[in-house]
Amino acid sequence: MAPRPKNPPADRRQEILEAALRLFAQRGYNATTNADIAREAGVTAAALYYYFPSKELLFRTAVSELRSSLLPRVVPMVERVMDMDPEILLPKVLRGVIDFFSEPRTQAILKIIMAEGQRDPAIVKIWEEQMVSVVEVIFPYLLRQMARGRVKQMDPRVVSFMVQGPIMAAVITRDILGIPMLQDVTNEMIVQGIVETTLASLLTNPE
Amino acid sequence: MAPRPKNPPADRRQEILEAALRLFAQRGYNATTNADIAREAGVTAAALYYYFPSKELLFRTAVSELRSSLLPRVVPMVERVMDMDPEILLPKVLRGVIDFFSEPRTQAILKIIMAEGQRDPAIVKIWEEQMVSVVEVIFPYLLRQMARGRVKQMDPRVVSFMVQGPIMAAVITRDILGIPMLQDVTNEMIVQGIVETTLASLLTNPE
DNA sequence: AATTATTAATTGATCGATCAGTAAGGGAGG
DNA sequence: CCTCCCTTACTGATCGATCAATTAATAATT
Repeated sequence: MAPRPKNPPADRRQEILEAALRLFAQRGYNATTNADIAREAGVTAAALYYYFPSKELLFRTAVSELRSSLLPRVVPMVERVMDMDPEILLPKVLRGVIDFFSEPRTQAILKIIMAEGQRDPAIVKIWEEQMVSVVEVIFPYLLRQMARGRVKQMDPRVVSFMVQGPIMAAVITRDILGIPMLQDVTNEMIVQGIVETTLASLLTNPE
Repeated sequence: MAPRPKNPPADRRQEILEAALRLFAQRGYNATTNADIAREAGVTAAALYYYFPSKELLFRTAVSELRSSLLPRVVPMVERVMDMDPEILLPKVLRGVIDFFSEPRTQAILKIIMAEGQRDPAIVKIWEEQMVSVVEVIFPYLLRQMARGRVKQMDPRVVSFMVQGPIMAAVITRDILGIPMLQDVTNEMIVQGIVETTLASLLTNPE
């Protein structure tokens, strides 16, 4: 009574992962049942156990494969990044960050981390890894430009909050929470605000 | 077999609400069982139904009573706020915002909203109300100071993101997610960074 | 003041529903 | 006919919710 599938079973596993991720992000771990995931993926609940040994491991796998990499987005693909003008590089970084946060994948993982991070610290690690990979490139750059007097002396982590924070706040309140008042605040407006204001006084040589 | 309690039952209801809120914020709605809440409050699960008709309504009541008011914290208790110098008022507002976000209550509600907001949009309303109450005071002030040329012309919502965003990002990544790398970034450092940089170039008359 | 009735607060026992996970097997393709 | 992929059917555990029973405190009656 179990007809072999019409669509190639090669991507069945992937379908399940994607369905799972969508539901986990939407409703949270506990509120998402195996039956929900299976229905969304077009199979029955028992089929999940052909591909994954438990719901918990399905969850972890789905979240792990969510790792969209922030680094290549934030650090432009040029050779000598370390020597780039901050007036050029920082707006590029800014746009990279906003693109990253605008992705449904990023928003999904942010929601999952907030909701399930307490239960499973391994989930938080995924976020941390993203940050660290960027930090390892950007912080040396900032320190160098500070030493050169091109960027105001300041803890790089604080700089990072000042650039990344407004975007994170916007995405959370506007996109994730969906507060109506903020719906027509565009990413462009935020980038412009940060460039004109925060970056403007962060860069000490605005010639 | 159920003796009437020796300790005054006057605050029993409150005890339950507080226990519930703590657990809901920590583990989320579905992962928190009635038995958990009851144990934490020193009663049995059945007792919850003497005070609340359902788990769902216990949850809503707990969250509703969480409303800590942002407004009195952000807008200082002075008569003529509208005429205050932005150099004086904005740092005050900044400190108010950071105090607000540092409260366990605020962090709890932020976690709950992110985790359960999808399931129950009424929860998101609580956050929205907080924002609106502040917006109604701060936005007219900003517009007035912009007209006077004391503050750079900019959408007040963008200004709000630029001031509030870094704090929100810091609290989420440092306090809620607990990322080790950020543990020793103090609120003071962030306030200083925003004042020296973002506010510095937002205020067009830095005499 | 003593006795009795009533109400408030809580328990233990239990029920129905739901859910993660298991077992066994069937059909399609090689 | 064997292996892969998936189903139907089931189980044990858990959870929200209900309920009768029970007692402390309080009010009413004697």
